[in-house]
Amino acid sequence: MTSTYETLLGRLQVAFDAVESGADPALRTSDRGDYQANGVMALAKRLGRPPRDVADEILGVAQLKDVADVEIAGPGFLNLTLRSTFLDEQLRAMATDSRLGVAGVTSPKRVIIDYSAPNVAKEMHVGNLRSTVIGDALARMSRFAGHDVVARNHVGDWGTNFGMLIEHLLDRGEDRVGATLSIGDLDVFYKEARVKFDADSGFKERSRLRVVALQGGDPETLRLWHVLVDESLAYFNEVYTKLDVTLKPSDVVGESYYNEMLEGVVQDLDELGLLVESEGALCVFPPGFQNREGEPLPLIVRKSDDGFGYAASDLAALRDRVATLHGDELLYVVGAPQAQHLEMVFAVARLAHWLPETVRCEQVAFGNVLGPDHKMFKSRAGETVKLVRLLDEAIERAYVILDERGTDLDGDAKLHLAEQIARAAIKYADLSTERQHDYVFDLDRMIAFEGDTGPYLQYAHARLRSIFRRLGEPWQPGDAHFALEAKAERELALGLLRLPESFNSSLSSLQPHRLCTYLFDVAQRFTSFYDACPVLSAEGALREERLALCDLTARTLKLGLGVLGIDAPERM
RNA sequence: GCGGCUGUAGCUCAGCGGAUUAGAGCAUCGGUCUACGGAACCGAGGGUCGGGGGUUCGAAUCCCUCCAGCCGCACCA
Repeated sequence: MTSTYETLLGRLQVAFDAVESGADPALRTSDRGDYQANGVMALAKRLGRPPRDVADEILGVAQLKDVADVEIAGPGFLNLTLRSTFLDEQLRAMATDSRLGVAGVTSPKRVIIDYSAPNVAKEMHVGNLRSTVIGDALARMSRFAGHDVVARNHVGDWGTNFGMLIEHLLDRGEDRVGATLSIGDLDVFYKEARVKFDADSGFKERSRLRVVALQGGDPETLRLWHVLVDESLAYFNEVYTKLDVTLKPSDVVGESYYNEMLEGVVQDLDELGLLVESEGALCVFPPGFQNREGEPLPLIVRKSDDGFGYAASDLAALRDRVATLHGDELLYVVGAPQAQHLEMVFAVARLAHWLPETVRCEQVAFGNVLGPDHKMFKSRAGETVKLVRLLDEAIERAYVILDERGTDLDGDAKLHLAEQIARAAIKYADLSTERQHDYVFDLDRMIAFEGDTGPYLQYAHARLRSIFRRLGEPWQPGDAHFALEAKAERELALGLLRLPESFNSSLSSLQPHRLCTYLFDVAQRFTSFYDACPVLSAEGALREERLALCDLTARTLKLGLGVLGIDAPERM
């Protein structure tokens, strides 16, 4: 089906083209009519004509009769009110469409999304939350749109600190450490190693030698390294399961994977004449970047000690994603503080012609998670907060709330539901605010069942499903007609028909919060409708119509939450 | 110093490809309904959109400037 917005836009575009080819109708939703087209104003200005004249000319050619009534308002706005016959057609088409009107893309792209990227032998903490949640939402949305998504979990599994970690592993005893790591006590392990490293010069020297052995490919060292990596990955996987994230073990392509390509990166940059030695390090100086002193800022590819920096592996990964994986779009779901580094990597990749103009490559930046004091979110003790602890706390709260409500569930079913609610609370809070902005982590607010929260949306869905349970018999979207005589019915219907444009703008701008805003709006329209319009006690065609609206609403919420990575339980 | 981000109702946030009266949630206050799940609905109060200047018929939205705060700025990723 062609969505309501697309249909309207198409008709208007033809008319605008007749006046000036390519003129943008600037079609938006409106509180005046159902939609408004403000493009007349800009067009009139360009043409140096009175806006109302231009509006008249456009309406003279526009074929809108079967779709909407139009009114020229104010200086020259086009206020559009959709015809009820058109709404009826659209809703009936939507009712039989499993995609609810969201068209798949006509030319699928291979989209490579780099997200999550925790560090081996380090706890997953709030700092990993946003990348994981936002990245997974974008991956799901892209897949739903029909793209070929390749998820890349660029874990930190290499680097000089592995010398110290391996030595500590040996000190602690391999068997015991395996157990420690797998239960997720990674922070303790890392900190112990760090403390020894800073205090014990003998340990420091062993660590240094161990790094050399690791980089030199010493088999026993590599084996020990694998122990650390495998234990960590197993743990990460548990966290992903707990978070209901789609990342698979096979999506893990860590820094170590690019090891053998680093030499080639340096060589090729050198052959291209981009490499400059500066203070003993091999660097590329992409234009436009400065340091504190106003001097050119290098991207250090090879450090003065001959080791490779993360810039080298980032470049290798980028090149691999273009040349080997044939990515059409490269997305990096990485925190805003790394913006400059990534810009430099991208700039160098462009300079080296590893990144063609045709490949979209951008950072999906996000802000920090803040505590109640509006500073970086930390525990009382000033330490980073473990992700699992956060989840567990949310699950406990959900449990308590379910008890207060007097849920009829118990055992595994109750636990499962509490987990679904907890995930929804945390994910929705993270996704519903504009990505780039910092947000304040407030579990009480995000898990509340009222307000703009994940649980509220789940509840709206559960209420809808309960209607169909009460119906007592299977219900199929039949041949209901949508007369939409009650205002609340029409408002709900209009909201439902906006799913496609909302989904599309959310994905194309890589801003999941737009979809969140939309879903919350639909849920509110539904509760108003539900309050004003009896469903089960209505009769005949009206009852069918209202049931059909309920069905569409439930499916819209489920689909929308689903592509964000949030469950929509049948009952709560 | 350079670059980036932020400043919208008491609190948390949308809106920022300019456009007709600045929105939501929470909180507060007042209503509704023997209630298809009240975890509801309806309504009210509350904002010089950080300050100032500019562009425009029209600016929360674009440009400049100032103030406040956060982040990044060569060998950790």
